[in-house]
Amino acid sequence: MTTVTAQTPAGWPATEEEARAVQDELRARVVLDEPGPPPGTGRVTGVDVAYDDERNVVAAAAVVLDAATLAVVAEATAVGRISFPYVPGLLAFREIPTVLAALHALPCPPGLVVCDGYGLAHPRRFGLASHLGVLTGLPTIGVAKNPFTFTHDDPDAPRGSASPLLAGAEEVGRALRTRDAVKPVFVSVGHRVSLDNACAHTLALTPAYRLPETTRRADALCRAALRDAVHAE
DNA sequence: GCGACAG
DNA sequence: ATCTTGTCGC
Repeated sequence: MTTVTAQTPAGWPATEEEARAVQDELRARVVLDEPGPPPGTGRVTGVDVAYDDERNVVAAAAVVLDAATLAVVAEATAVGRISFPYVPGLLAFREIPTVLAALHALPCPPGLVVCDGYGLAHPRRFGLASHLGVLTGLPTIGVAKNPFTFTHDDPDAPRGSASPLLAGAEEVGRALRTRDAVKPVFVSVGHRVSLDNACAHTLALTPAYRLPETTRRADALCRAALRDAVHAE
């Protein structure tokens, strides 16, 4: 497994104002008219990030799974310094530098990338998953654990049930039940994937737990990488 | 103006 | 995100 050091890119936004301007600039590049790869084929990659704000250390992980078997095909991690504070709506600026480094360290193409958070379901319709998609050109989706600022009706109890995630009257994503009678996850399109297909992928990635195997694997790996990095410091 | 707010 | 023990249930 590869571990690399992540650098904050030159010109990375330093203020909320600059970051919002970047989002307004880049969101025009999101591609929404492609269905994306068929679920259960090729590869699916989970990315996640863990932080030690106290020590200013961040670790990201990218875990590539075979979409048909959900077996781990490849893994990579990246460690760096925190490049942006957490600000609702600006999560991408905190997570992306380290995530990009981990993705670049992979020995194979990632296929579809599954992010922890949102894509189009975002105040300016340009969340983490869309941002990462635009920067990499890869198909991306976002699977979040809570509804952020959006509203939704509770989906029916059976796994697979869904209800629209709404910003006013606009459907920006879906509340999707991945386990019978368990709190749903919140799926949104990132880049180059349809919402229906994003939900189908999410269901294919949740044979046993509420959260996709991609995020579970990436979460465990970035936490371990953070522990190692803090331990070595 | 105040509160809420992905991770 | 992260801080944190035991505990109820399959």
